[in-house]
Amino acid sequence: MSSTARIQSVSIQERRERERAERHRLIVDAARELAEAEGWDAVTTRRLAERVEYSQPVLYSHFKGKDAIVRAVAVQGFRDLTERLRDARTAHRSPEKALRALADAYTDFAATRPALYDAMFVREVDLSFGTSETPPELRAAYGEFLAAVTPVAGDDDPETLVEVLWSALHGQATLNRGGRLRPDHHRARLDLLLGRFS
Amino acid sequence: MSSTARIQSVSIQERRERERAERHRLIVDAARELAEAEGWDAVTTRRLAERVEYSQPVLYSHFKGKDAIVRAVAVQGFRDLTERLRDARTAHRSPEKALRALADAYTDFAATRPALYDAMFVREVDLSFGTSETPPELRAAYGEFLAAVTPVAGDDDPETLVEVLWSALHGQATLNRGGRLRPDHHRARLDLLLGRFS
DNA sequence: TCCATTTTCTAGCAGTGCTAGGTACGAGAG
DNA sequence: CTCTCGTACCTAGCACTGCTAGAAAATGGA
Repeated sequence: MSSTARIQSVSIQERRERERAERHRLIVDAARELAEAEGWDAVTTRRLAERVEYSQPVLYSHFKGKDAIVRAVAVQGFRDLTERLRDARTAHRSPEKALRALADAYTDFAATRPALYDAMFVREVDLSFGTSETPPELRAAYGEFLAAVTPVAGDDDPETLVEVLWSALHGQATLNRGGRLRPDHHRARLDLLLGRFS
Repeated sequence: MSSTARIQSVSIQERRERERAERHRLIVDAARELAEAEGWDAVTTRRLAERVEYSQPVLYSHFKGKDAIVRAVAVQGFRDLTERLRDARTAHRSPEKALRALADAYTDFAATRPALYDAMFVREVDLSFGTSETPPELRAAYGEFLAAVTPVAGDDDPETLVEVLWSALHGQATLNRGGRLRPDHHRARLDLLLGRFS
């Protein structure tokens, strides 16, 4: 009996952990959806708790605080971004076209999902890139950039070139929102930038 | 007597307006200093009021809300930035060196005064650039960029080139903070970027 | 000295992130 | 089937935020 009880115990524990992981995902998804629908200001712990149909303290049994939730959304966003960058890059054989497709995919991602992009690049600060604790999702996105940039690097250091191009795209993406760049010249800016790097 | 009274009235009104303008400036300066010392999270209406030695509602007799104060700090920041850009640009005769000096001044400004830079480019959204309500301070900063970029534009449209280079510098400045770029490669990134635009 | 107006402050509202306390539920033992 | 007991959960509340209505005080003019 005791052995049966123990086996049952384990399976119960497994079920609980499964339910926990499920609810974890539910919270992150709800936060992302709420942010994308109404902006991050609308993502309060109360509204989030209401949305997942639990009380506020449940959030704190999964995440250390609100920032940790935003961070989880950001990491999820990096998975999504990496996928899009890879699809764009591998769809072309010519290095120039592949790089252009990657740039288009990047700025398109930032433009169509501004709240998610903010979580990834504007809001959070404790998601560093170059250190040993950098999440693999960030490394993967960097890897896509590196793969697209290396063929056109020429004499330049590919890693530095990645940083330069990524920054340039990031700058265009963020300044474009907020009305700081002429909206109808988006293509012209990408043409001009990439024309100098191909 | 009534004429004397009226003259006095006017001078009193002028004194009051002078005092009001003085206090306006005091609030903006206090907000900027507090933000630069402890970050924008520390800039609460209560702390700000305490710092200028008035009660909270006084802030709202000068500004519509906290956002308006941040906005005023940003506009003041644009005056400062413009001055630095002009000094850097006009210190060199060669267009290439002038552009490089401008880029150095820009990234240096962003790095040494991150809170002010945030108010100007990251926090606020209702400071648009290309419209008719664009504050003259923003136009002036843009003008410095245009003056530095035009000589090296070649066949490219100077205005588009300004947007591309400004975005590239903005991207490097913002990603550099937050540890998303290798700190010791700052010069290499600027070299690589400007090498393609000279 | 008194009045009127303008300026300033006190007190409070609704909302925020977060947490301590008690409550209810469900698994295992008898 | 009932009784513990530990876990999971929620209610209530804290200190704080931006902002505002109404009372209080200061100021200029008769």
